[in-house]
Amino acid sequence: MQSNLPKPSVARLCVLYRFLEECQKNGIKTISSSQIANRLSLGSHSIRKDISYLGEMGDSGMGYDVEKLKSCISNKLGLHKERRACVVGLGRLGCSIMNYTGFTASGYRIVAGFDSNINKLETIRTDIDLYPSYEIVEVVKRKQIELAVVTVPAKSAQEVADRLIEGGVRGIVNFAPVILKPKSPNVFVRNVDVVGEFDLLSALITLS
Amino acid sequence: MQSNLPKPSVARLCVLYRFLEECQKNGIKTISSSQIANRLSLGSHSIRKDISYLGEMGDSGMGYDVEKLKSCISNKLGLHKERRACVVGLGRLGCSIMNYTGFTASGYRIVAGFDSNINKLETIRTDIDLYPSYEIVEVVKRKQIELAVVTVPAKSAQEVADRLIEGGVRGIVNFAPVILKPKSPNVFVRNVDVVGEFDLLSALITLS
DNA sequence: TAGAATTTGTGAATAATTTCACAAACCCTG
DNA sequence: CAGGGTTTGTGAAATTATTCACAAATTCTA
Repeated sequence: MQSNLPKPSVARLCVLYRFLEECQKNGIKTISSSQIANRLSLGSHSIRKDISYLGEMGDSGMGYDVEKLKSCISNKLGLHKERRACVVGLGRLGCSIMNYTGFTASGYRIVAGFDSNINKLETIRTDIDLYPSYEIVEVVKRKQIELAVVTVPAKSAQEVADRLIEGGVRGIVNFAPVILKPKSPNVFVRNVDVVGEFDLLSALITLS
Repeated sequence: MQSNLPKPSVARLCVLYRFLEECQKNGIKTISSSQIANRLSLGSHSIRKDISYLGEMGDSGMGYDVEKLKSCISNKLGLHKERRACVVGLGRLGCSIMNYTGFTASGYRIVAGFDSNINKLETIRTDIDLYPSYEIVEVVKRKQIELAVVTVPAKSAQEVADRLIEGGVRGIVNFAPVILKPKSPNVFVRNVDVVGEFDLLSALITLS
């Protein structure tokens, strides 16, 4: 076993975790590094190296025990912990994310939706508690929300992020086409706006 | 000037490109590496290094000419080219992306929407041409679509991706919680499902 | 049980990326 | 135009990440 794990390994292990879940659903009990690698389009050495950061997990000749490997990853990376999340900006995109049913099975609970337009809040039909944006700090604190999805227009995204962080949010998935500055360390931001992704794809296509 | 540019630099240059656009909108004509670095939460050496891959761009003592730098990036990365795109899977998420108005200004045109449910197609109000999913290959070819957003359920995502690629799509933004295998090289996939992003954020929080 | 076939785990080699440090180029002021 | 203040561009160093190659462990087969 080696010591602390590189960022790219963390990302790959997260993916592996969900893949193992899928394996379990299909009744697969055991899996080898090359089977994983093939499915995830990676090299088998890469998989073994990543897993080796967790400690010794596999059996020579047999591969890895799916259940054991999965729980080992989730322990190390904290993926088993249920976490509360919110969505800020309840336009079409925000609403569709807020009402997405796939969170629960993965241990995430959307416990609040925010929008600056109070009139709009009343028109939205959902079981999730909705609040005006000026209550972000208070609600995030009270409900101990750790994660947030930001789907507001570019110009308000930084302000929203600042308030979320002030309330105690530790991770933000940002759909707004703007680069957020996490003014506090140990707050993490993932930028996922589609135009940005198109840009990167365009660049990769051009360079290929 | 150095030779061919690392992947991480490509990603950063894409971000820089949009930032420069914003600068132009605000009437900023000139900018220094440290100003950029500060805004993008990076080191100034990193910015200079990235830019240096494009050739000599800046003026010592003055910084970079926004217009010149921007067009240089777009030339190198092909960001100026208008590209056609489509959305597959017209649920709430797919529809909201399809109708997002931010693409045009960035040079992307959504020219088709696909869904496997033919009845649903008739209920969607939009100016964009809609087609049943079995026409993906044909329509992608005919309209010369290069980019696609996939917002179908996990279980159909790979099948959809395969058809898109068969039609000639070169880049896919995948919102389905499944790792796609791009069966052809020089086809690029970006996985951006929110649960996956939450997982990564959870891991980063846990390890921090 | 002997031998063939898998498969892991990892130190070492290689490759990729980031950071650093500073000379050279340029602006600005008086 | 001289001198102080900026800022770029870039080799070289440092760091980080990937790939490789193979011994050791284990299963399978007959």
